[in-house]
Amino acid sequence: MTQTVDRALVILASLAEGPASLEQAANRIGVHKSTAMRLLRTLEEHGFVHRQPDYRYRLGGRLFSLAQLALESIDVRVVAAPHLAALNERCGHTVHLAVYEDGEVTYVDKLESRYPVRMYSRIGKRAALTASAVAKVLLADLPEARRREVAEALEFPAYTVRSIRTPEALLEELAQVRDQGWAVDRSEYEETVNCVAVPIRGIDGRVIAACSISTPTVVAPIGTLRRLVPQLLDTAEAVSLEYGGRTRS
Amino acid sequence: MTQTVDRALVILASLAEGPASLEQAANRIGVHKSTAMRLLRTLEEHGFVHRQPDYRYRLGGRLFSLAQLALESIDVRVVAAPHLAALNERCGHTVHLAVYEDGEVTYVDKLESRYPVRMYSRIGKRAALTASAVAKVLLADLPEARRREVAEALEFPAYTVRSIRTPEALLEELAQVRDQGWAVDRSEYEETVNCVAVPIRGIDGRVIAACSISTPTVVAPIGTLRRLVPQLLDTAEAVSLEYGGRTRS
DNA sequence: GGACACGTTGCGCCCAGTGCAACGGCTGCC
DNA sequence: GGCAGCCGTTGCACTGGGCGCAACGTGTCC
Repeated sequence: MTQTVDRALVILASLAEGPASLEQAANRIGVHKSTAMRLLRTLEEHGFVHRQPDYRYRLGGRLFSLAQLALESIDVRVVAAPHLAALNERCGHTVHLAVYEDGEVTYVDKLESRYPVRMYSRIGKRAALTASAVAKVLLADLPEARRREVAEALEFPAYTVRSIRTPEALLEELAQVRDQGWAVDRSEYEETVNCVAVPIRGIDGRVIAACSISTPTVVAPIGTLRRLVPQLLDTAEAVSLEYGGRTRS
Repeated sequence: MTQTVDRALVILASLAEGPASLEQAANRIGVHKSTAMRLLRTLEEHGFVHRQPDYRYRLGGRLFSLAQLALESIDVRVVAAPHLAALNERCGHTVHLAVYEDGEVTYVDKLESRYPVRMYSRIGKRAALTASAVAKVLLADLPEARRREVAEALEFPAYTVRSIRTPEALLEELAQVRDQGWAVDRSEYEETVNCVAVPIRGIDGRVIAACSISTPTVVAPIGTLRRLVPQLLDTAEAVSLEYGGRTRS
C-alpha cells in the first residue's frame, strides 16, 4: 500500500537472512543505497535494526520486546497458563500451546518435560503445517473451502518417512481429526517424537488454539501417549470453559 | 528520518499497549484515520500487525519469527549454549545469558532450574538496569563517561527495599563489579531471588555478554550462591575463549 | 427509521521520499 | 607513500507518492 513503509519492512525481513552492509541491503530490495540508508536509519532509531561495530546492519532488540508483548496480548495464553502447568505437572511431558494466524501455526507457550530427553522447540517457532498434531487440530477447524485452499497451496516436505505428502491425504486426515476431536503425529515430523493435540474453543465454538503433549518415543510409546488424550481433553475443556465465560472487553 | 516509516513504527509500538481500533490507533499518533489505515494495511500485509475479527488491530505473528531469527543471529548465543547447558546440568539452577544493546539489557537465553520454585523471566525480557546482576556486569564495562551518562539518565525504581536508588550508588557498585570481576543481586529486584553474574568477553577483551545463576532464597541462600561463582567464572571463560578463537566472518 | 459511529474510498494538493552525483574516509595494492 | 577503488554519507532538484479532506456505505443503537 504505502511504498516507503513497504520497502522498510522488506528490508527488515531481508535482514533475517543475516547481517548486511548498506549496499547489500540496498541491492536486496533494489533501491538506491541512499534510499536504503534513510530507511535503515529510521528502523535503527526505533531499535528494530542494530548497527554492528563493522557498520553492518542486523535485526535489533526491539523485536524481542515487541514479540514478548505480542505474546502477552494473546489472552488465551493467560487463561491457559495455569491449566497447562497443572497438566505438565501431572504427566511430566512437554506441553505446547499453539495458535493459527494467517496461514501459520505458531507455538505461543511451552512447558518443558521433566524427562532428561527434551525436544527442540521454542516459543515463537512455527509448527509444521503438514505434520504436527497442533497444526492438524487448527487446520481441521477451518471452513471446508479454506481448508482445501490451504492444503493445495502447501508444500509437503518429507520430514520423515511417515510424513503426509499430498493435499488429499492431509484433507482426509483433517476430516478424521474433526470427527474424533483430537490429532496425533506419529513420527511425522521428527523420527523420534510423537504428539497428541486437542482443540481449545472460544465463546463461539470456533477453535482458537491447540494444546499438545509431545514425547520422545524412547520415553513413551504411542500407546502410552494415546492414554493421555483424556487428560489432555480435560485440560482443553477447562481452558475453553474459562475462556468462553469471560466477556471480551 | 523518513516520516512515513517513522509513523508506521510508532503505530506498531503503540499496539504494544494493547489492541486498538483504526480511530484509536490514528489518535495515538496524531494522524488522520485514512493515513493510519494505509500504514496499518501495509504492516498487516507483512504480518507485523494482525486484524482481529472485531476489526481491531493487534501485534502480528511475524514479530515472533523475526525475533527468533534475530536471536539466532547473535552468535555468542550459539557458542555459549553448550557451556550454559553444562553449567545448568551441574548446579541445577536457572541460568541466564544477557546482552547489552543501545541502552537495554536483554535476556537472550535461559535454562530452567531443576528445582520446583522457578522465577519469572523469559527470553526477550529486558533486565532491570539498576538491579539485576547481568545489567551490572554489562554496564560496568562501558567507558567511564558513557557509564556516568547512562546512570544519570536512569530511573531508580524501588523494586525492593534493597534496590539501588541513586546514580552515585550505582556507579560505586559498578566500580566494584569492575574490580572483582563479577556482580551480585541480593534481593534487589525480587524480594525472594538472588543472582550472581559474570562477564563473557570478545576477542578484543570487551564484555559482549553476561551469564548468571539465579536462585530463590528458599532454595539457596546468598552464601551458597557465592560459592557457585568459581563455576560460573569457569563457564564464562570457556565461552570467551571459544568465542575469541573464532574469526569474525 | 433516523442518527450516529466507524471503516472505506476517490481526489487533488504539495511535501517528503527518491535517485543522482559529488564528497570523504578507509583499505590495500603496486 | 601515493593512487585507485570501495563504501558510507550528504546536498540537491524533481516529481511521484503520501497526505488530509470529504463523501460514501454499512452496521448498530435508541
